[in-house]
Amino acid sequence: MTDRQGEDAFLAAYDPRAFEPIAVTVDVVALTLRQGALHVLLVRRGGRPYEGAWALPGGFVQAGRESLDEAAARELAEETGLDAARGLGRVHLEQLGSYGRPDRDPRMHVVSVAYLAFAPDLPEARAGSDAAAAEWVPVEAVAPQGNPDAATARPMEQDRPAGIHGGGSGRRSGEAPGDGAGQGAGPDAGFDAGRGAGLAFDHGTILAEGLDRARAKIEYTPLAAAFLGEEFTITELRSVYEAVWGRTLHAGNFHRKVLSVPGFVESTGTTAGRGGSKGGPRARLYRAGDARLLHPALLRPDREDSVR
Amino acid sequence: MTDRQGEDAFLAAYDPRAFEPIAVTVDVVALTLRQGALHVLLVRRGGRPYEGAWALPGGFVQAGRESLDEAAARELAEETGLDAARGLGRVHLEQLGSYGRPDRDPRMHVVSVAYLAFAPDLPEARAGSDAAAAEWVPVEAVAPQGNPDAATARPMEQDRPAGIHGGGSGRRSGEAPGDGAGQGAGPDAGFDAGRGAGLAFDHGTILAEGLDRARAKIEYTPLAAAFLGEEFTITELRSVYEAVWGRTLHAGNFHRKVLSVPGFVESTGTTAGRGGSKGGPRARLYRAGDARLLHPALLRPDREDSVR
DNA sequence: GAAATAGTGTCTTTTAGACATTATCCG
DNA sequence: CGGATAATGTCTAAAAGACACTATTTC
Repeated sequence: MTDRQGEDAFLAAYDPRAFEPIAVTVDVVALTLRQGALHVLLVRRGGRPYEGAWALPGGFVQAGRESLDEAAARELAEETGLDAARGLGRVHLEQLGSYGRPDRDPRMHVVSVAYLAFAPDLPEARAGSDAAAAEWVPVEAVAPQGNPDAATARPMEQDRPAGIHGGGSGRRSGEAPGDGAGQGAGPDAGFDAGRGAGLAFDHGTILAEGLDRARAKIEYTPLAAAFLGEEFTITELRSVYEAVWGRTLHAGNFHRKVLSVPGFVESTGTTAGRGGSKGGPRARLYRAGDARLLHPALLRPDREDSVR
Repeated sequence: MTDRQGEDAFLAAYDPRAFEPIAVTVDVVALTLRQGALHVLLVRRGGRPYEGAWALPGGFVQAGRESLDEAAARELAEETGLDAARGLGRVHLEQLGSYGRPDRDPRMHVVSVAYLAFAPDLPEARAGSDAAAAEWVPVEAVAPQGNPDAATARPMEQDRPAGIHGGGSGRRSGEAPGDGAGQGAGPDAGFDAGRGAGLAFDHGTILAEGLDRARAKIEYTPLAAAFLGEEFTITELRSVYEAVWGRTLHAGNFHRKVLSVPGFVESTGTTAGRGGSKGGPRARLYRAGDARLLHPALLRPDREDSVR
């Protein structure tokens, strides 16, 4: 590309500390299902700032030593107590977005790269190094269902430069308007006073966007199965959708739909050990198929025309 | 949250340079339509590293002074020669994803936050401060159509920690397998030798993901109109889809479909000054409607079952 | 007038969803 | 046995897609 001699000399003379620094962190929105309800992993901060406040698990990226994905996996492992051998192998981890308002951390300019994780039911969390506690918290207790703003478009992270349109992230479909308490804070507010209030930094906003992404993602990917064990029944799979979407689904239609989408699930040929606690036949067991995208997708019900 | 006294003292004593630094940049995948073909804005690097190579426009985030969105808008404005007054107001800008492999920049650990922009046909680009040239380049010349890997799932940015699944980004639907030349480099390759080969850093990968996102996004949002002027005909809108998707669409069905989606376009009541260059009636003019999501979406044709 | 294009009509196939029905299992 | 649940069947409505057709304009 260019002369190697000059390039090497240039690199040797390069001073990485010559500019004003920005710190880079990763934060993880880790979701799981416990007793049929969606839970998110939160930590109680052991250090400043926001000491004692609840926050998403996360931490600084180790410069020169790890990628963003690696940092996110490391932070998640630290708080869940899992390693590659025990269960972490079934966790789905993907990047959610980055947040970089200069004032989002009082210490200095910190850019946070947020990740979204889907985990099967895990043992109790354990606090990592710099957290006072780690806990799976029911999502309903932190982020009441529904967020009219984030539903249609990802709010820009600050006042927009005049005239530039805000852009949505990867959302596909509308979210029914909810009864959430957070209408007051629009995209330009410094901190979302409604959803996720009480979380440190802008983690309330990050959590809300993670939930939106999760709800959208299970529509067109088979990732709902990431919340379950290796083998599962169609009814268990439906319970994932009902927990994440906060809606009950028609059992019969859901069943037929899931089986009709190629590659979504494949039969194990076996059935559950026993029927439901209140009776009923033994359900057949399935495992995740090889599809990475669902065709056709499972559309969320109740999409309203008002969501445009 | 905690005592203000101690908090202030803590902040005063905080040393932002106490850790090894990571630099943060923004890079923009700016797309436009010129003569019916999709073009991407590229710059020829004026400085090291990769001096003389083509790259995405971008630059360092100004620590403490701007957010990520602001930095992206600033970089885009510098290379397009537009400001808020002249045309930049019609540009759509959204965050694409972040890239942070420790070795992606030879100088030091640099995390890049990528943005995606949709612009109407703009005047010739002009080189910004540290670029030798800026140019709108036909996408077909840089990233041959189709990328079997990125189509189904966003490749993780490096070797995955054992057992952790790679996650897709916001894609909704499959991309037909193309005849692109880049099959050799899988998700774990250090540099995608096929698509975007020749671009500096990992910009080839970023461009490929931007294109995938753009192709998916116009399915379920009205953003295709961001490539056109204030008023446009249905045929012009169709030409956007055909250019971005690289497929011809059925004119009649497309027409009826667009008009049937609530909020996609609204009539201006006027018609184009004259018919097509080779005849035909004058087309009616429309402008973008108030929908932010399309219901139902415009599905891409030719999705194949093999894409799972 | 010939050719091309804008816009509409019609028919078929696929899919979603409401609802009903059968079979199986628990207490 | 009675109630609950798994799984399947049936019907309707909506939407996608193929194709035909009319009207309007340019050369």
